[in-house]
Amino acid sequence: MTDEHTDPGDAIPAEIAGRIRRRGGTATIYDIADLAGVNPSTVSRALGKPGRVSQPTEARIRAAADQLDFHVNPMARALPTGRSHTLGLMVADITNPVIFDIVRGAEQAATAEGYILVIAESQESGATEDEAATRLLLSVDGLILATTRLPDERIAALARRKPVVLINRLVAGVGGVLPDVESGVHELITHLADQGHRSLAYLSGPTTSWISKRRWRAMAALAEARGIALVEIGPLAPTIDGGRDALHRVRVSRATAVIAFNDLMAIGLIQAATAAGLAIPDELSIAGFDDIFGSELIVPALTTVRAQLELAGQRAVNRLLQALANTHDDSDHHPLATTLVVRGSTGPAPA
Amino acid sequence: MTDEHTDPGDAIPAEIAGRIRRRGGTATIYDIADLAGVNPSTVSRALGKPGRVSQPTEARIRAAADQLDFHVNPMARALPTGRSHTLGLMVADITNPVIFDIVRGAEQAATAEGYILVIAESQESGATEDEAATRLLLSVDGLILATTRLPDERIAALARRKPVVLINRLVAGVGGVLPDVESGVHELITHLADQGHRSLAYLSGPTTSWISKRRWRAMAALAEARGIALVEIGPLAPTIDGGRDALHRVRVSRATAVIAFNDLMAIGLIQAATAAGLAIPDELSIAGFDDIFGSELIVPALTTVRAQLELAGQRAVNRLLQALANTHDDSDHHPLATTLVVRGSTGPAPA
DNA sequence: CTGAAAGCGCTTACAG
DNA sequence: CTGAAAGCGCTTACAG
Repeated sequence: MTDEHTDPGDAIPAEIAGRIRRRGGTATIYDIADLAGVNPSTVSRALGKPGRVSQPTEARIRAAADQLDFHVNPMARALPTGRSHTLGLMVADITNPVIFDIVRGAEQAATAEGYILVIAESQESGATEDEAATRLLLSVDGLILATTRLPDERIAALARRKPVVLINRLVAGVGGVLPDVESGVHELITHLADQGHRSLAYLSGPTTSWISKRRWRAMAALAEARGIALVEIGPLAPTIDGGRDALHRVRVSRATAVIAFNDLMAIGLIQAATAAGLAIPDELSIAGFDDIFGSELIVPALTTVRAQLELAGQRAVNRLLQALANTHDDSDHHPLATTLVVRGSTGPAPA
Repeated sequence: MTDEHTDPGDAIPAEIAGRIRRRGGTATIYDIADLAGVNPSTVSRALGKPGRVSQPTEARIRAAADQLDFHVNPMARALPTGRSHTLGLMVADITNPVIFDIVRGAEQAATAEGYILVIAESQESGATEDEAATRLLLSVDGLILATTRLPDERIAALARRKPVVLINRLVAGVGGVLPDVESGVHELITHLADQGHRSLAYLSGPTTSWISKRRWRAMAALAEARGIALVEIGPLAPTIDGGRDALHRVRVSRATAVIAFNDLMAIGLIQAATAAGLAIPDELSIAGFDDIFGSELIVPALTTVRAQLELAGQRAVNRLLQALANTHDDSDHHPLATTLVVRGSTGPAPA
């Protein structure tokens, strides 16, 4: 479990040991070179991509490295190569549950490839995000923008400096991981139509949210095709409070079913409606997007369109890594399927 | 909002501009030195701690830096100084809601001080954590262990290399941010006793969780003093499933109130109990710890002991920064108060 | 296959 | 107050 020196058999020469101690316990390739009797450049080659050094020499170097408990200094390596082996992930709000799964997927994929993941939060502010992204870009090899509020041209500007991958957003010339919004929305509208709903309302997210517009458009097209009424209520904050605040406008609209931009807003609306004495789903059906933690805890449990967030995080990292290795393969370009999860918050339209 | 060159008035000499372009758009202190007509070392001084360079020289250098849109290269700075201006945060499980607020607090405090926060996940595995922490330690200036499963001696070993701050864990000689467990537990036990409960069960977390033992001890002392029976059920996984799995043992114990190590377990137990037809709180009272998102969504809403997680994250970062600046001040050593939040999941003991 | 040298972009004693 | 030099720990052409 620990990584102490494997073999204290051959003692480390006092000179080398002292030098390392004085440095604070961290060995360098110079120490290894001394111990193994080779040039530091040979050590660098042996420990980097294999096969560039003779078998016996490499063995000697590896043994010395183990003996000294060597770990390459990431900062020192970054300077000549320009690669920090670090990836950045910008999110609008860390405490938004949607983010969790993205973070987890990205973190795992990054770690699996020997990369470190750095997370920064913009707090739903474009100015903060621009500044944080610019700063972050200096210390990472590539950047993932998960819920960006930045305008297209700023995103393009960032992408000109280093590889950028977007989640839930499409910008010309910039890599993106996108959900197949249509499939889930189609299931949702069909489900509501089957329950007799003819008048729907959409609680829209921030105007800067690309995915909110995308969802709206998909729903609008389907509603129109079926002759169902659909109104937009918003823009609203993509939070529980945002959903709560919408109750009055929802009632005034006389819609029998409400689709919120995300589960957080749907949960807020359920709470506000219930507090106001409205029976859900008997008097009003409510659905959301994302299937976050909490959606099955609320009563009634939330009907929602689930996206593959963890997979999106993984895929974003892999796209970034491909871009860095110049090995971009278009085979996984297809969007991530979304599916409807029907729970208790939707039901037949009131007569 | 963007940071383009402020003044295109004085054109940049073609020679410098070309050099920067060839480098990929990033200016260095050498470019600034050329533009301002000074030595690179003077640039370094002017842009570092102020007051070491004459007023007019500094002004000229700053103007040139702005003009070239200069941002210091963090990796290059890290090499001679040994400081990466990066802080690490290790967590057992990123998707555990308890972590969110800690992450948010830590991220904000770090950003406010110009530091970058790196998050790594150990997935509840001590071996993974040890390896990840060792690796992370190389690229950060200090490390926060938020829900560590590591034994004391490994933590001490890490702390010998670089500053380490623990959250919810006490190890001799290592900085820690601790909750005042007693205050919240006292309120909780009093609350249950007042409701007539004489027989309690504690659903304990992982054996490696220091805070779980700490909570147990606080409760045991209070229960004993009041002549209330208390049994431990566990160790269990600190998850919803862990709580679900405990239902059978809870019923066999005939306890009238259950306190779970955390809200996730409490939520799992509520779900399992409800599914089994048990009325909460009429037939069984259930309480948790942390007050995570979701605790007020579940029905009945969860009675829980709330901790100041966001503040803990901030404080951990500040402790780390103090340690790095050798300016450790003991004034904020007092533990963070915890308080009881009474909701619907606890009620009078059944007769 | 291996060594010697130069360089990545900074910082910081050391002189003056 | 400022310049010239050395060095942080690596990598990578360039020779041999």
